[in-house]
Amino acid sequence: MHACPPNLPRRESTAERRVAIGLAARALIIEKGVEGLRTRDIAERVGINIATLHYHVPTKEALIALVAETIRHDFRAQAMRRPRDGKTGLEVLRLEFEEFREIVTETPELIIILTELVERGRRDPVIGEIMLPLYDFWRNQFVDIFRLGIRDGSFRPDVDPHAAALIVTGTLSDFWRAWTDFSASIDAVFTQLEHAFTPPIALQG
Amino acid sequence: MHACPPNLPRRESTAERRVAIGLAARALIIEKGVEGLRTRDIAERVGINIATLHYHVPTKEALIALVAETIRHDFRAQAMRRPRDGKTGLEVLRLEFEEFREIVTETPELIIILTELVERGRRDPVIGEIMLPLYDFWRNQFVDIFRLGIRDGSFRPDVDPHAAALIVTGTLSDFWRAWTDFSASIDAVFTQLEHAFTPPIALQG
DNA sequence: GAGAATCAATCAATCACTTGATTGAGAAAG
DNA sequence: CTTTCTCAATCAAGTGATTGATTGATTCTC
Repeated sequence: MHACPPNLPRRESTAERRVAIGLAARALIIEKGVEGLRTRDIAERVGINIATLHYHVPTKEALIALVAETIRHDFRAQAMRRPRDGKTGLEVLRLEFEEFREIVTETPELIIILTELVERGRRDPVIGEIMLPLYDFWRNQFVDIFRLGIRDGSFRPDVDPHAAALIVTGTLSDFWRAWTDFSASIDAVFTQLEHAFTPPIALQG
Repeated sequence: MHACPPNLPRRESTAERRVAIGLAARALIIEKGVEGLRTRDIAERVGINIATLHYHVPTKEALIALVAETIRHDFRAQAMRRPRDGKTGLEVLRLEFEEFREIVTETPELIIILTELVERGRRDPVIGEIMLPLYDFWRNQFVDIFRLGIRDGSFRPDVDPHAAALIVTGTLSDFWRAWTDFSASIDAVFTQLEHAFTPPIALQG
């Protein structure tokens, strides 16, 4: 086997370049939206020539698809952090809320970019093929959670899993429009969402 | 007094031109997003020269602001259609749902454009000044509805008006991402939202 | 009523970049 | 030496916006 050279490599591999390009593009999407995303701005942010960027990522379309893939990857990684076996629907829902809280704290740009790319997926089939299944996967996770919870009794039997899932994902997405003056505490939102679907607990107080 | 000439005028007034420009821009935003909005496309859609468009709407920024104003106007007009005096919180909530249903049916592009412009308002203060107060106004209407409902007993006393408002507006906004394969019946969604906040009705069945 | 003057509105042509992408030469790595 | 990677310069088309001439509508003067 070849030993690694003691000196740092002078050039980054294509994989490393693509990661850097993806991160720069994400940062620029936060600043200027997909609307204002320019290949030269990305190249400058990474510190490479525009032709170098095209060498590694041949078209702007491929570049946006790269961003979409990184978003998908991050969401998938986030979802693997917590096992769900043997828990009630309500317990799993709480895990989802904890994950969302983490996203808010650690990678706040995820939802913003996700929303923009899902919207773009309406018009651009290449992006749509990456983002729409991801968005639906996210939603369908909640459908499964609600089905589980209805079966184990932690959610009311009259809960419609699809409608309930939409309510949760819609709320979490809209929570991120926090640049307006309107505000609601994330804890209050989670509490309200739980009460929306759990059985009446009047006797428990 | 002068009688109006029987012939149609050869030229439209600036007010009429601006309306036509706004409508064409809205249609194009649906098709291509704000990202793909081009002044020449708008001029062509209206049937005027690009310089004529600039005569009536001097910059692209002013043009997007014009679109934002028309959206605001339409939402305001929609909100005036139904009186709310003397109704319980739950009854008003149902009126809001009827209005949303109307938007879905009659002017389905409103939510899509609203969402894009609110997102743009995060980055562009000119658009933000138009759209963000509108979005907040919409949300605060629900805060008022929930406060009213808590007082009159049609909503549970433990409902947090701000969190509940966010849940409703988020759900309605997300309902509009109907271009994915995920689907939930709008009636089921409304029913679920009502049950989320109304008192337990176990005794009523 | 006719013609001139004025202003608003319109147009084709053009400007000054901007943008995604390409080319050919050279540098770096193995 | 070969292959991969990088660069400055450039291409071709697009983009928001401008310019100067013309047209349409209205008002004024005789």
